[in-house]
Amino acid sequence: MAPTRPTRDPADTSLRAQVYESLRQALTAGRFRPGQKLTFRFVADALGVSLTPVREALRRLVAESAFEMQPNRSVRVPPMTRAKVLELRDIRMAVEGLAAEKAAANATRQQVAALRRTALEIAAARSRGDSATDREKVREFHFALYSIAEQPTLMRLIEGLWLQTGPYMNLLYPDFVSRPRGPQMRARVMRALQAHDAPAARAEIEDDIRQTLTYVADLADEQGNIRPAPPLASKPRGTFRATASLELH
Amino acid sequence: MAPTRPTRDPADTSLRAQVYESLRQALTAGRFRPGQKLTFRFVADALGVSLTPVREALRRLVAESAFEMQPNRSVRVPPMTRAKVLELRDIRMAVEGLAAEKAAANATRQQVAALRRTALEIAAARSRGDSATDREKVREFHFALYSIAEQPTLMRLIEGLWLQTGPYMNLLYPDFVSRPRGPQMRARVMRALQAHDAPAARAEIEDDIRQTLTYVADLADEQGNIRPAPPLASKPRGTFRATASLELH
DNA sequence: CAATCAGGTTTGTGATCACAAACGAGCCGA
DNA sequence: TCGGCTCGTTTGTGATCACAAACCTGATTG
Repeated sequence: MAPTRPTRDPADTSLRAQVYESLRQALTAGRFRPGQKLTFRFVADALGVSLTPVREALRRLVAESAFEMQPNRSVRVPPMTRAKVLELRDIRMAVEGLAAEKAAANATRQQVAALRRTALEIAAARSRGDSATDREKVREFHFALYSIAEQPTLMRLIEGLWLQTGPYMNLLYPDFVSRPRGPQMRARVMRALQAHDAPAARAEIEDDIRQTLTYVADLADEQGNIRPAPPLASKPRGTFRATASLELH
Repeated sequence: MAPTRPTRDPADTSLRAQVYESLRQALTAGRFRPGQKLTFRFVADALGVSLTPVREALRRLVAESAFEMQPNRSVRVPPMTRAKVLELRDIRMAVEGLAAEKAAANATRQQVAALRRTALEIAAARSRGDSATDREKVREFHFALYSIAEQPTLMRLIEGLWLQTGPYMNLLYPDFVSRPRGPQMRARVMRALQAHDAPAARAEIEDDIRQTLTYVADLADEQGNIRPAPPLASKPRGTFRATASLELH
């Protein structure tokens, strides 16, 4: 197996990559609202670079469906619709279920131990109400799990899917995550990995995704599509614009 | 359901989109060899445009894993490895199987009739040894099938996966396609759609992908990775360079 | 004869500029 | 009061340029 070539190459120091990373992180952390519009020049000004690297970073994100190109002008975070969330749910169940299967076949004791450490960090963050690191560590858990499968192409696909669901995941806090469902699921997944029980690992991951995204979908028509979206143009036209701090690197 | 927003917007007349389409088509038609290297300026010269739209088109294709960015310089068509083909095989089975399921639930008599027409065109092209339209129509059949599912996000995902497998599909001709497997599979899929038998439709598509890509994978180590790759630089350094005609539009 | 080093050349990167299309605020007229 | 028009502004697009890093070729040296 070739060494996993990551989508986000840490060795890439180009401005384009840094802009991409800034936007990606803001998106993953849910700092943009669905429907939010962005102009190229706004991003360029906010990050202090020229249009060139911004264009390439934004276009890449559009290619990954993290943003949508409006027919006329400008890009926006795709608005949330019930149909789309359900579509992403079914896709993620199929793809991440596959990854869980392959991971179960490969998993070593050390890898499961590392997962357990991350699970504890999630519990700690959650108990002190730190939803930011909660989200971050949940992501870390899932990707550490999938990386055990050692399938670079599959991994990139999943990263793309998470990028698309990212902006919606804010809706899970604080109500949904307070249920005991998450910790139980992680415990059962780790047990399945240890036993090399691929179908069980798949079933756990599928259940997790189904429950989570069904919950989000049920909120879709109420929230998310309500706000028409504040423009967020190049010049600070209004009084404030600190909606999302876009720091470089 | 929102109207299917296609990945390749036919209304997009920008140079960037035209460059993208040229390269995509060359790739899908298998006109680039795996491992083939391309420079930005070569593409720009070949198409008679400046670097700007070429950069954006190539970067998008890199984002879609249709090309790879080399650490140092230049992009190349990803070389074929056995592990990678098998990975793509399993992913495509999961994703396209899902699409087939959803299509079976939706299919109308008219849609099945349209599929049947395409199947006949495939048979006609194949019987006269026209492998170019054969490939094209096979693609058309599959995408017409998946589009019945009416899942735009899923559709885009599948397009990306086909883009990645495209350069390898030349290996199927002429030996593999001469088997009676293909026509039989298409007949059974159409029967399953007509009967709204989702599991049967999934099984047919899964079998098709498994057999096709397993065949390709078995050729992987022998072919594909042998040639180190002719550079294909900006100036026609050598004597010829008509390896792939990159006509705009 | 092989490894190294120096030169010129190729190549991606980022900034800047010109331009046309889209936008939006304000005016006008019904 | 409201709908349509106009003109200045905003915004994406594509071309061009400067530059540094990577590459290639050939001479030099051990």
